[in-house]
Amino acid sequence: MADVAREAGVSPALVSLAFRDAYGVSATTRTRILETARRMGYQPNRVASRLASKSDDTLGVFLLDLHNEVFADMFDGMRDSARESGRELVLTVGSIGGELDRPALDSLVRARVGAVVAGGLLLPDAELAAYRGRLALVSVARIVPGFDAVASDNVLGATLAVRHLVGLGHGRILHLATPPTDGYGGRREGYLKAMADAGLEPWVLTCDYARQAAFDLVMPLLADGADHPGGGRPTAIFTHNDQTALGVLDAVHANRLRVPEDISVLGYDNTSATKPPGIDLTTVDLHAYDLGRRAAEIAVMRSEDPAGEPIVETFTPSLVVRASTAPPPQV
Amino acid sequence: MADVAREAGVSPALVSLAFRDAYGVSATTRTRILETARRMGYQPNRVASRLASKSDDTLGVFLLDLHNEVFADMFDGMRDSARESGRELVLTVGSIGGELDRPALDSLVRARVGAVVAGGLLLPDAELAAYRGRLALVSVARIVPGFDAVASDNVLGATLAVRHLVGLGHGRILHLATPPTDGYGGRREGYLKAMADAGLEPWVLTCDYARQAAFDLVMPLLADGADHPGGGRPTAIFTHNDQTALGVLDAVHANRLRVPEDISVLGYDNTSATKPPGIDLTTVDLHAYDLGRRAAEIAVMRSEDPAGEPIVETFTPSLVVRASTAPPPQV
DNA sequence: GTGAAAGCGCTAACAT
DNA sequence: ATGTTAGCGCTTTCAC
Repeated sequence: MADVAREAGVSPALVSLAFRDAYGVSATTRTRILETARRMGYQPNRVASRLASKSDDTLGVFLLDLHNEVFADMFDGMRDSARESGRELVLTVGSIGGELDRPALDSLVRARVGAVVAGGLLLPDAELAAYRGRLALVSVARIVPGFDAVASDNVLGATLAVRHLVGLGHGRILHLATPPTDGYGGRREGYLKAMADAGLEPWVLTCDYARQAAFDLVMPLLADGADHPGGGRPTAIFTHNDQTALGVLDAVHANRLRVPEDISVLGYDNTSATKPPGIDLTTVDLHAYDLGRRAAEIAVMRSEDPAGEPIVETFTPSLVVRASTAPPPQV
Repeated sequence: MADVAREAGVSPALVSLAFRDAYGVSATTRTRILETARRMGYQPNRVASRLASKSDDTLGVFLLDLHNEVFADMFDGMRDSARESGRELVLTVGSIGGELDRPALDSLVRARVGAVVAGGLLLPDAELAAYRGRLALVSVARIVPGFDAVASDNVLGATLAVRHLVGLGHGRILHLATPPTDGYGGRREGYLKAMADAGLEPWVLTCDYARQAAFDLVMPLLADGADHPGGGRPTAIFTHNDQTALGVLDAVHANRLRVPEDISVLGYDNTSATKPPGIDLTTVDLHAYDLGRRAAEIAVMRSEDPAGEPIVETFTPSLVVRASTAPPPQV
């Protein structure tokens, strides 16, 4: 910066002001400074600038898993929002098991970002509470007590899913649910409630976020002559996300069964992986892009007003009916 | 830090040393310091530390597109490698059109990272050259003159693909290629060479990286009675990546044609999206995880030795034969 | 509108 | 083994 200042014949302070097009630099001086900077290939050192200015305008982002496209959708929303407000984004990634949540969040604490937008947090509420005051978190798609959140009505989403299946005539509907501690319990809850409302016996299996996990879990259930609680294999399977729904499809095909003739499959998230003709999965649309976008907006507000009551907004999911659901066989 | 030092009864410098478990701190003092820090919830300020220490141990990462799982695979490799060498990663994301390459790289320049691992750069060689000396780039899956690279033998990969199709009896093989300026030309080249070797007429269409683009491009070609150069619609389509192959599948199905009975489709990258039973795409495995992992290793070496000759390593791709390729109809 | 000077929270030589 | 002293490259008062 000093070099640029000397070259342009001004003081370092002016160069700084020019770059942030702050109040108090004449237009001609500014253009001259920016021009010489460009010519010299100078890029301001953000490390130094962030240290000097207490205010932190960069936003941290946490995403659970890059293999799940729902997080790519969220990220698109966050980035569009960040670009509009001129914020830089620094991205960290967790892992399906949740064991990288802490390292990723800690790295954001050390980076002293103003606020972080987190999609797919797996850490229990109690452990997240330890970050209060040290990290301004905006949780996406999950409500975390004491923090801002942009949530989706998971109970409603699951209800829509179950009602759709019940409406088609299904009775034995299996639900693959997230681990109960994860904070995404709404889908399980909605399933249980909707099943009860329909007078049906619930059947829940816990399954993590990976496609393979769902495959392994469902595989034996579909085998011929397998012993099932309540008798018979499921006529429909409703999963807590699209990735696991794909795993279910894998298992269905591996057992030489057909979708939807032999069994219906219903996912959650409406990622683009569910759209191709060979898949064509009925799913619940989370509106991930909109959630991410709104969360980033809230993060900007929060970094400007670190105190203040937590903001919690809830979006409404919608059912996307495709070809993977149909009436059960022999009905 | 000062607070921790006072609380532990030592000087700030010692706290710094303790945190980096540097040489010259007694074990007891270190544990006492770390313990009080933990108790106080102190996390070192990386912004300040990075400014103070000229050496920059954090690695930048650039990924073209989070919607393409090949980049998730690369990232996994990079992260595993970074964890082993104790480096922090800061991730930036581009966009399919390439218009975010510059902003993303510039942001990495401003962040003054020691080196960056870049997967899916779209900027032409000439524009990338402007970063020489300002950014230590390690390019993944593409060779950029003057920079380190971990490449894959694209010519070979395309050759394997074409030979496979020719071996099945295909003659009218359409290739969806990347824009020629992109630096990923090897796949196009390999296709052209392999077609020539087989005495076949090449047929190349340029198509960007998005699934939808491939769909739009191929859709009219498959329509009944469409007019085709050389006559007849293609019996096989070989695409430059898996995303576009999925777009081709979409178009094939939308035209009520079957894969592989009516037309064979062959992708590139071997992302997990190609594996499900309903898709089951024959594809070329890029070994993205290994590329990413090795690239991160090289980035670490480079950040320790910024001068030095560019390192270029080339990996060998392999063909993964699945169900989307078969002999052409009426053969 | 512009310049000078004092830090931001650390690290890196030195001392001790 | 531990404390002291300068900076790192900016931003931010506050004079001019």
